[in-house]
Parts: sequence; structure tokens; C-alpha cells
Amino acid sequence: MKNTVKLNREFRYAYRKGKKFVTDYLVFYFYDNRQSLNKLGITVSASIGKAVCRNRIKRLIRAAYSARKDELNKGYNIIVVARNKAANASYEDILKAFDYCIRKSGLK
RNA sequence: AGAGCAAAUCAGACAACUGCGGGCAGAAGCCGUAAGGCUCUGCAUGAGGAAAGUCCGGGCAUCACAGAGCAGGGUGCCGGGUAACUCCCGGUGGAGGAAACUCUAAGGAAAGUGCAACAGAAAAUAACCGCCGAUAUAUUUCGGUAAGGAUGAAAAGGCGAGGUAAGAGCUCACCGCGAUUCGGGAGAUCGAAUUGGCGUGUAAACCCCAUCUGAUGCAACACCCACAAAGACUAUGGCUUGCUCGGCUGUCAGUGGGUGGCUUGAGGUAUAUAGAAAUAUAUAUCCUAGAUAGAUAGUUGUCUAAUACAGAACCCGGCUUAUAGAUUUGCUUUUAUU
RNA sequence: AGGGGCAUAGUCAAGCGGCAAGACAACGGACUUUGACUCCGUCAUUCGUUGGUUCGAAUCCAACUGUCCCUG
Repeated sequence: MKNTVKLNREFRYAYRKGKKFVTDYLVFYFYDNRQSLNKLGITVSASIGKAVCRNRIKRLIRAAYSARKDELNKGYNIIVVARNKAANASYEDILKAFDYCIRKSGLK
């Protein structure tokens, strides 16, 4: 997957300075990256589950992002942190939470 | 039909659309100082039986070579297999089960040291009570004695007879144990005979004996590009393994990015041969993930018992642990009927 | 990915084969008109779990579970 947030300092900047929205399944951070495209970063901590479970959550978040990718305004770094409830979430739950965050943030 | 034992296989399938990873082919562009990378189209392809735990073994790489000794560590019935093994196969002894069968860290306690709480006379050079003899005399001293005695996990081979002052493997029969010889076996060991007269347990306590072992792990290591180019210590040094020897030599110290290492391998499948088996050999055939913040997802339909445990990260061989279910083969035993 | 440690009462902990110390907390009692302080007493039936060695295991061995740390 191209255009992802990789550096640790970018994540730390998002947690400290970025805007934040919280749902049952996700925590959604974003900030202006002064470029002409969007970047996605996903955090799933080890306390949520084993490797299979964490990989599934990452795929669902990535699928939700790619479904809404073209509707978003450009020029933001987006960090999505999975919460413990997301371990048993379906795709629809994740997509709904993602839509809610987008609407709240005004990225659309 | 019930109960059980052993071995093996599978780990959802098919179709459509959208999307992702690397590979091959093609096409023009774009980004970057450079090494190099990105975009588009087509084709086929893309997680496991444990990928897990990291408990062992090996490959591979670096340390000049991988050398010697000590220390430290591993292993420990016998034979075979293997690249190697704390693995596998077959056997011996022991334990469990009615049986099929299962389990087994199983060398040495007579090389030495240590430990055995409490209880008990005594826990390893056994004399408190008792028994017997002598002395002495009114219950004192000396000696003999392991048959009997509370305790304890364990009490000086067991049990019976003879024997004796009382006793005792002191003697004998049977049983147990050790040694020697003979026979079977490749060996562990088994059987028989002769002989000894036999002081407990613990080595997953130290240890002894035999045998194996250099250290560090792919974020190893090799190479490329850009920037920086100023330093520190220098043979009485530095590196090499914990130490000693031996050996080598100027050594140490940056930042950011990229490429290789990276998947054809002690490989898989089928057949044949050798073998009791593990396994080996030969022939044919196949190529089947290789990412680097890390690729398998979403939607829909059909079938189905299939909703479990669970995600490759240098690669192999094992072991251990987790696991819904489904299927097959062989065997034991109980009951009923013929 | 590689390597190392820890687990004992509600909490902090000692213990290195033979009775599981101690402190705080909690509870009960004494002192006091009452409370605090102080004093006395009680509190581990299975030492993370499961096996093994041993007469005997918190301790030794093996396999698991949880948790913490180190290298980068």
C-alpha cells in the first residue's frame, strides 16, 4: 500500500498536535501535511489480540479507507488507532465509525 | 452393538465484480544530486499443520586460521538411522493395564565429600532397655550378644531349622543380591553351574567415569551513493573466547538512503529396489510466498457437518504447546444371536 | 528477531531440601468519657499452573501461563 505514514515522529506529532475524534471502535487523528495527497497510518497494539486478529483489523480499516479515499479533501495525514472493542467488529461497524469521523472532521 | 488401543489423512469448495504484494512481458513518461525508484496494460501466482513457543540440532555468515589446555555447559541401557540432535526406528531391563497397548533423565553409592528434620537407644565405627557370663554384694562394675522392644519414609538381606552360656550367615535348605565360568546374542542382556556370606537411601546434592562442545547471530554479513572529512589512542597498545598459551595487526569512532543476502532446497510427488523399521539408493516429473510499518480484503450467489487453533520475516530437521469437526485402516475386549 | 529476569497473605517482602520470618493494612481486645498514639491477639488448609526426582519440594528438574526488562 502506497502513501502511508511511516515515521515515529509523524505519529507522535499527530497524537500531540492533531485533531482527534473517538468512537467505540476507533480513534481518529489527522493534521495538515502540506502535500498534495493523503497519507494513512494504522496503529493496532498488541494488547488487542494475537497476530491474526490484528491483521484482520488492519485490513478492515484499510478497506474502509480505500472505499472513501476519493471523496476526501487532499493534503492530510490520517492516523487511525484501533480500540479493544474492534477485535470482534465487522466491516460495517468499522465503515460506520470511519464515516462518522470523516463527517465530524469536515474532510469530505 | 458397547467400551477401548494404535496409526494416518483433510483443515472448506466453486463462480462473479472491486482492491493489494512481489514475478515475467510490453509501453511511454515522471521523481531523485546519485545509487535507484514510481506510474500504466496483460499473464499466471500469493501463509500453516502447527507459520506459534524458542526447548534442541544443523546449514549459512563474520571473527586471520578454527588451533591446544583449563574452566563452564550438554548428553548418559544397547544396536541402527541421520548433515546433526535433548530427535526417530528396533530391542533389553523396570512400571502400569483384563487385553490391544502405553510410560520410562535407565552409567557409577565398594574413589571421595555432604545430607537424612521430628521421633527414636541408635540414621551408619549401632549397646538405651533386655538376654547371658564374671565380679561385687544388695544392685555396683566389667565383658559377651543384634533373637525381642516404643519410633520412623528407611533399622543393618528375608524366612524356617540346626546350633549356643545367651546369641549371631556361625552352619544348612529355599528365595533375594554380588562375583566367576560356560552357553545364546552384534550388544544391552538372558539362561545354567560354581562360589561369596553380603552395612540403608540420596548423584533431577557436590562429584567420578565416558562422550560432545570456540564465540556471535541475517537488525549476521557484503556492496553502492550522497554528505561530513575535523578527532582520539598508539606497541607497556588493540583484536582474537571466560582464563592461559598460541596467532594477527595500527586500531577505534559518523549521518541519511539504496541494492544484495532472499529462496532450487539434507525440496516435493510417483514408481521400483534394499531393509523388521527409521531410512537409503535409482529413475521420471514439478518449481509452489519472499514482504520491509510489512501483501489474502470487501460485496454477492450456490453447495456443505465445516463457525476450531491460528498469520511466513534467512533456511531446513525435530520436540513441545493450541485445535471445531470429518474420514479411513488395523487391533483388543464385553454382551447378544447364528 | 534475539537475550535475560520475576511470580510467596489485600500490599511490600524474607526464605536456597525438614514448622512459610517480618512490616503495613484489615479484624478483635486492652488503655480512654470518646478518638488518635501505644500494647496484646487473629489472619497463607494448594508459595502462578501441571507433571517428575525424593521418605519429604516454596526450594531440585521439565513443560506451560502471566508479567517486566535489555539489544536494535
